[in-house]
Amino acid sequence: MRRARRRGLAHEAADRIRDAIFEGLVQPGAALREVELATSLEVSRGSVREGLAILEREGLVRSEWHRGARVIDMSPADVDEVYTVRAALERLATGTAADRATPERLAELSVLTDALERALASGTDAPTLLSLDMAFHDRVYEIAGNDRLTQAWYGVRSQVYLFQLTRIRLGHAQYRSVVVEEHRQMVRMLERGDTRALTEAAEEHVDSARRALVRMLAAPRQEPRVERPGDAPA
Amino acid sequence: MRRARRRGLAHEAADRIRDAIFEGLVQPGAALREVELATSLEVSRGSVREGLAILEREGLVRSEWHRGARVIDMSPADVDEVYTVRAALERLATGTAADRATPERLAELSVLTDALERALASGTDAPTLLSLDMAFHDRVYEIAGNDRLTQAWYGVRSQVYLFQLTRIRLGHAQYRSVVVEEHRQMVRMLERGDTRALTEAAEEHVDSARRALVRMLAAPRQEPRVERPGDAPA
DNA sequence: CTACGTTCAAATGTTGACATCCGGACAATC
DNA sequence: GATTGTCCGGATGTCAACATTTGAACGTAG
Repeated sequence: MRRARRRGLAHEAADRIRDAIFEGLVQPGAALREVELATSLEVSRGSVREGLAILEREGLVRSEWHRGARVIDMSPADVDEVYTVRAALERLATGTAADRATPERLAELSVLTDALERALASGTDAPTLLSLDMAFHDRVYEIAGNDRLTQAWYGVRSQVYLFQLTRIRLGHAQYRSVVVEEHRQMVRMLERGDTRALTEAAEEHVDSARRALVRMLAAPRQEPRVERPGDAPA
Repeated sequence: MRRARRRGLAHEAADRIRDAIFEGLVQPGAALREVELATSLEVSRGSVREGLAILEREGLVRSEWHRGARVIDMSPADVDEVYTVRAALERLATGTAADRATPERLAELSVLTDALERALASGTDAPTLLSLDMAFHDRVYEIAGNDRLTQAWYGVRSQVYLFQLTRIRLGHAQYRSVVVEEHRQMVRMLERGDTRALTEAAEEHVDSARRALVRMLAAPRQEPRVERPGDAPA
C-alpha cells in the first residue's frame, strides 16, 4: 500500500487553481488575485497564498513583490526551455530506471501503455489521454527512485502538461501516431537494459516533441485565436 | 546594471535560516520550530513559514503535515542523488552556455577563476572559498540563459553547497588541488566551443566530486563527531 | 506637450489570535 | 503483557484585521 497523507488546504487550493489553468478557465498571462481566489474557493487568503507558492514551484505561475501572481505565458522560447530541461531529466531518469528495473515494474509500464493505446483507440478526450501519458513518465521517475530528480521533474511537469495539451489539440493526429510506439520502444529498451541507446532515445523523444511544438507555435494559427491582454496590437 | 528588487521578510528569513544551517548552527536533522524562529528573527510566524517553504524548495529542509520542518540529513544515498542530478544539469548548462558564449562572458568566468585561485593561495576559509566556486557555476547557468534550468539548479544548489562544505572540511588538500584547474579547463573548452568534450567533462567533473564525497562519508570519520538526536546509540 | 509630483483605490505583505492535529504518557482492557 | 483508548502539552494549520506598496489617474510646472 502507498501511504495516505493529508496535505492541508494549501495543496487543495493549488490543485483547484491548477485544474482551472489546465481547463483554460484562466488564460495564460491572467492575474490570480488572492482575495478573489479566496472567496471563490472558500478558504482564507493565507491558504491561497501558500497554494500559489506551490504553483510557482511548478513553474505554472510567476509572482513578483507586491504585484501578485500571473499564469505563465508560453512563448516559443518558453517551450524551448521546458523541453530542453525535460530532455536532460528524462535522459537521466530512464538511465537510472534501467538499473533498477524489475519484471514487475516493467509490467506496470506495459499496462499503462496498453491503457493509453485503448484510450486513443476509443477517442478519449485530451486531458484523460495526457494523464495516461504522464502517468507513464511519472512511473519511470518513480522507478528511478531519485527524489531530487523527481523534484526537478515536478518543477517542469505542469508546464509540460500545459504544452502537451495544446500540442494534442493543435495536432492530434501526429501525436497519437507516435506516442504509444515510443512508449513501447522505451519499455523494450528497459527490458533489454541497453542503457546507452535508451538514454539517447529518451532525449530524442522529448526533443522531437519540442521541435514539433515550436514549429506549430511559430506557424500562423489554424484556428481563431483568443485575445489576450499581453498580445501585441495588430 | 542588474535590477534591484525587494523581496520581503520571507526571503530575509529564509536567508538567515539558510546561513544558520550552513554555519552549522542548527544541525542536520534538527527541528525548525516556527515560533522559536519567529521570536529569534523578530518576524511573525507567517513570514517564517513562508521562508521555510522557500528552503523546502531548495531541498535544504523537509516538512510534513502538522509535524513541522527539519533540516535535511545527508546520508551517502542523498549525496548520490544530489550529485547525479547536478551532473545532468551541469551537462546541459555548459552545453547551452557554449552556444551563447561571448568574449566578455568568458572573461568574467576567468576573473572568477582567478579570484578563486588567489583565495586558495591566501588560505581563505571554506565558506568564502565555496562562494567563489559557486559563483563560477552560477555564472555558467546565467550564460546558458535557460530560466527553467536555473530554477532546477536552485533546487539542488543549496544542498550542493552543504555537501561541498563538508567535502572541503574533510579533504581540503584534494579539493584545492583540482578545482581551479577544472574551472580553467572548462573556460578553455567554452572558448574552443567543443561542446561534445565540454558536456562530457562537466558531467565527469561533478561525478568525480560525488565519488570523492561518498567515499569520505562511507569511511570511518577521522575527526570527533558531533552527537545528533537521530544517531543510533552506541 | 513632456516630465515630474501628488493622490488614491486596490492589491499584496504582515501580524497575532483561534482551530486543529500530533505524539507520548498513562490507564483500561482482553 | 501487548494492544487499545484517553488525555494533554506543544506544535502547526487557518483565519481575518492591519500595514505597506503599487501603478494609474490627475494636476501642474517648465
